[in-house]
Amino acid sequence: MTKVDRRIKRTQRLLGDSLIALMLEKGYENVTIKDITEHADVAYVTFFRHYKDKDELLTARLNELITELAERINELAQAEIGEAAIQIAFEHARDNQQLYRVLFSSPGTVRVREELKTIYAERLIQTCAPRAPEGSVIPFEIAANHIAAATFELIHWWLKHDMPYSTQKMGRIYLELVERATWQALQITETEPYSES
Amino acid sequence: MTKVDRRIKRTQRLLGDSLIALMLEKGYENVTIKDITEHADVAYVTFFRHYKDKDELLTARLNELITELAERINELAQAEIGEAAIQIAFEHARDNQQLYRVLFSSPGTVRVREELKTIYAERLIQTCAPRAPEGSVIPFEIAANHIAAATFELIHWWLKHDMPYSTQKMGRIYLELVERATWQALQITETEPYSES
DNA sequence: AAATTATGACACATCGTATATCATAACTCT
DNA sequence: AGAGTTATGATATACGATGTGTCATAATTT
Repeated sequence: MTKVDRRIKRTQRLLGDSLIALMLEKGYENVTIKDITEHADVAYVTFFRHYKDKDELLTARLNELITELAERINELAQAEIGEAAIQIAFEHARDNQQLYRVLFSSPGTVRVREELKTIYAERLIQTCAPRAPEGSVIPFEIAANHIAAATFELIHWWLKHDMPYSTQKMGRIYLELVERATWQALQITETEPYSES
Repeated sequence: MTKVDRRIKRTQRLLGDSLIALMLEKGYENVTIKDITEHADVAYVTFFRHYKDKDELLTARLNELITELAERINELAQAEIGEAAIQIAFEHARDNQQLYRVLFSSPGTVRVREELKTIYAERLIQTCAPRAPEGSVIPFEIAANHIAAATFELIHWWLKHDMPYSTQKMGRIYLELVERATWQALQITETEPYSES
């Protein structure tokens, strides 16, 4: 294990912090490398000595946050899925509002979001699939993906509309619209008759 | 109703077709305006006489695609084939597979996707909101957004996994997981007791 | 046939990305 | 503490993409 040069750590930290700060300020796409290096008070050329492009810096800088979020998701999936857990998620989104906003709205972060969604869905499959009913019309993989996507979407909608409802209310909505609705849909088997409401 | 100049229609068609062709070839982000105009055999400046940027062209072209989809649904509905509208959507996705894939996976198309989702949600609000029950726990705006997002997500999942189920099966899944599930969740009112499954 | 207008060709400005070189300062290692 | 190593800053430069302006010409409309 080779020791990392102090200057390298310093530069990379400055660049990473600057990207985050500028993203919150003007959005990922609108941040230029020149912006980053100026904000970090580092020579323009230095950027390319560390990263190939903006995406590489974002990924590197976001890795720790992804881990934190993954842990949070892990908690949520492992916990007996209930009101408390999902409310914590909304609270977390509210507390890290700006960052969540950027992550949801910046095109450049799509890959990261997809990754998170997949991780969430896979955890759901591992923890909940055994309890799912046999012979459902809906493959559990689809249901898990649906839940993961719908959850993110709900948080996204909430932030996009400036949090018009309380975290309690959103937790309730999540329970009914996403969790309970999906679970009930899973109960439907091939042989079960389909009747209109 | 003013008549549209033939040259305008010709140019816009050429530009739109070129963008689609190049997207499928190298991905949306990697297509330059110069690429488009060269492929269309049109002067570079002409692009800006019609569109502000790439996004605007893509949106315009996708609107045509949606119109086409809507027409197909109308035709088949009139022909009384008894095929659910959603199934036609899955068939449309299958037939225009490459385009849908690019649309779903290219980071650059996020804004356009968001726009499409909003349009879909708003349409749902206009057409279905009057029939929604009073005093639901779930605001109809959220339900509409949920349906729109979940529908896109379902198609996305299906294409991403190389269409492992038939369009009939996917239509059924959509009906249960998205439409029926959401509608039933909307029935829940504040006063209604909440019981665990 | 005349008026209108979309287009092509060319020039040009601006901006962001990316690389090369070299002196200097900061750091590591012994 | 000193010698060797290496990251950085400054500068120059090339390149590609976006975007605007002008004017003659060709296509279209009325």
